Amino acid sequence: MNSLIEENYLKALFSYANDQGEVSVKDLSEKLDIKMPTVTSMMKKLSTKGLVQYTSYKPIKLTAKGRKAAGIIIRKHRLTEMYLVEKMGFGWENVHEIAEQMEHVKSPDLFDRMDELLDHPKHDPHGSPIPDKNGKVDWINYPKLSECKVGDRVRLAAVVNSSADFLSFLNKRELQLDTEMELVSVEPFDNSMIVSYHDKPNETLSLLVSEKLLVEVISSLDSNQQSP
Amino acid sequence: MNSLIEENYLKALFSYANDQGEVSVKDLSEKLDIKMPTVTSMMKKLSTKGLVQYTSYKPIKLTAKGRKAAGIIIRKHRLTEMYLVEKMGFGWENVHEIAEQMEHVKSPDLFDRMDELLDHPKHDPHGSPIPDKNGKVDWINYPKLSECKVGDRVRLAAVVNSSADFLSFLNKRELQLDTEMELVSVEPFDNSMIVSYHDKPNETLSLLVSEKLLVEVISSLDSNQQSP
DNA sequence: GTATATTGTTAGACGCATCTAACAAAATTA
DNA sequence: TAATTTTGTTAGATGCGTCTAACAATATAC
Ligand SMILES: [Mn+2]
Ligand SMILES: [Mn+2]
Ligand SMILES: [Mn+2]
Ligand SMILES: [Mn+2]
Repeated sequence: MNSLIEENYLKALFSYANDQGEVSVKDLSEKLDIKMPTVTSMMKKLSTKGLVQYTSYKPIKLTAKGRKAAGIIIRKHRLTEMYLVEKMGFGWENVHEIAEQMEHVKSPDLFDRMDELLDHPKHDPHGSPIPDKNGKVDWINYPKLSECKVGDRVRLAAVVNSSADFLSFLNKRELQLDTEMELVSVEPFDNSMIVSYHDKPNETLSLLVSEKLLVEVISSLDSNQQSP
Repeated sequence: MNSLIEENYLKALFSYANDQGEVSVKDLSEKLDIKMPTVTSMMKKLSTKGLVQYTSYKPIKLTAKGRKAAGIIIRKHRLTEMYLVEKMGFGWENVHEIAEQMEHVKSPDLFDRMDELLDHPKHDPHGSPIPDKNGKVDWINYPKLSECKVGDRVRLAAVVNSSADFLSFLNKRELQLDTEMELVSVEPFDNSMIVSYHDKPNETLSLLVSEKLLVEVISSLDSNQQSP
């Protein structure tokens, strides 16, 4: 139906959409590392296929049909990642590149089977939600660790970067999904954070790291207070 | 390295090579359903890449490098088929199409892991040998059932066709790999065969079927005799 | 050994996805 | 508001893998 290349555009449109579901030609161009004129012409093509809502000089939006197609690709990606980790023994840092390729495999059966063998997982190994068979994903908007306050007790819910480098960095510090941490202090100079978890009483995380960790706040010091 | 399209040519060159390892432009063209001029130009391209030995008007041969590349693709295909059957519960009639796509996935790790989890299988679900990591395959030249003689006791070693239709046909008759059969008689009119196996004393197989079944002969009536 | 059939190559075109160069619209700044 | 910067489009070219039409070499038949 859609070519591998079209699928990659759809996925990007889905992933980089703002709150209005829109993406600019420039953003798409940069994320995909494809020049703007190429993006423009692909948008025209996807528009004639009814996957995208395109008007010259206006930001781009997926149609319902396009959103569904994109969601299904992302479903395949995330199911694959989960399958590789849970059933084949891969580390979470080594599955993204494989899933990038497998997400284009045309075989509903294969992914349905993964889903079944995994007992219908809700999240992938990086905490990202797995869309349902209709491409629908219900999104929980976790805050970043960097937005938390001293004294907060949090659970690592997801990471917003799946690069092997970043995940290996977390591995070295024994930071995994569901690890519970307490925010000990924030260094005002560079906004680096000191957190404690497991048997580690004070691990330092730079802002670059804490921005990439999405957390669920379990408890907070100023529970019932507004800022003064 | 090699594009998906190049990989499909390599695989075809490997699979349809005659005893001298050669394939004609015409054969390749027919098997791949690609017109001859296109094949010619791809052969020139693969030749400059050192994968194929090409001289105008001569049959085509893979180089050692090309043979290795092809063998590795076929290894990935067959490991995938075996993995889908053994670890994911697919029937042997439903794995070929998926493997056709997965064989192009670039990730030695994925296939090494399949190999390990499967405990280094020698054959795929259709009885075809799995090449080693260098693309080398040691080929056992089983006879076709159609070449056997009345009274022969044989084991089904492999099928030479992986179409869902053909394999479903065998499923219906409870004919599986390793099933032991005895050749009861051959109908001279159409060369159809009557065989017995399991609790089935006389199942009829047309020539079209018996030609697609490769067998290991376990015992023969005229064991130590030449034809008169 | 010539005629005919088969197989293979050359030439030129096309669709797809990409690019660069040039231009145009929209947004920002002054 | 006018000038400048940023963003987006149009036009035309390129490489890849494909095709058809025409021609050429090889194999087969007579
Ligand atoms: Mn991923
Ligand atoms: Mn992920
Ligand atoms: Mn197969
Ligand atoms: Mn097979």
